[in-house]
Amino acid sequence: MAIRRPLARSELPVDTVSLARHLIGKAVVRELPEGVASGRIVETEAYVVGDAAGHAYRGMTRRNQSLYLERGHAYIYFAYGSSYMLNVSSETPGIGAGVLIRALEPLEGIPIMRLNRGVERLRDLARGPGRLAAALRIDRRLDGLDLCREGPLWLGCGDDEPGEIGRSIRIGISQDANRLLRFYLRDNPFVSGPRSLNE
DNA sequence: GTATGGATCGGCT
DNA sequence: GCCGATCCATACA
Repeated sequence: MAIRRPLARSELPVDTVSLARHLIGKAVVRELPEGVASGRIVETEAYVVGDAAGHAYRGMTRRNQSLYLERGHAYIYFAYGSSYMLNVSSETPGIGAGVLIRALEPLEGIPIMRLNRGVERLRDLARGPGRLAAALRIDRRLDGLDLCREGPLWLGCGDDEPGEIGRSIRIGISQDANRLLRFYLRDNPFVSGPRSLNE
């Protein structure tokens, strides 16, 4: 899988839902002092314009301002007192929307991820948004970063034909909970969530 | 200033 | 499957 090239911004759909689907099979690449760690995106969720579950629903604040950047920038926040979440901004500049990256299939730097997570099991290294952020040592310092150019964190080309993509409701939200805005790779063991959502 | 409730995880049953 | 930990951004007084 040729990941050693950043995704060009022009390749990214402007529309949030299209972007969430498009990112399945692409790669997240993290450059660390001790080496490169990367993974293939197997699960995403769209947080669209006017979405009551979206962090931009009530307008721009200091926390969520990265959601308003041109598509392809990182929005990173801290949730539940324990986990960082990685999002990719979508839509045109000034519009607050994005795509949550929910799970990765580890590709490169698996020993680095094991150290960052303190867990051996390959399947558990980046299955879940908090876990993948920990595996790649992602925190608020990377918030606002352009993911379409090489640097500490970027989006790489992955598969054009990743496999069959499923669609379901999103996980762990209460507002606007019934919309089918979650995308995942069918039959991939690195996808998070209950079996009932992954058929 | 205080209250509140998460886009979760890991451990236990 | 259930529950507690943990902390910060936000909302409101």
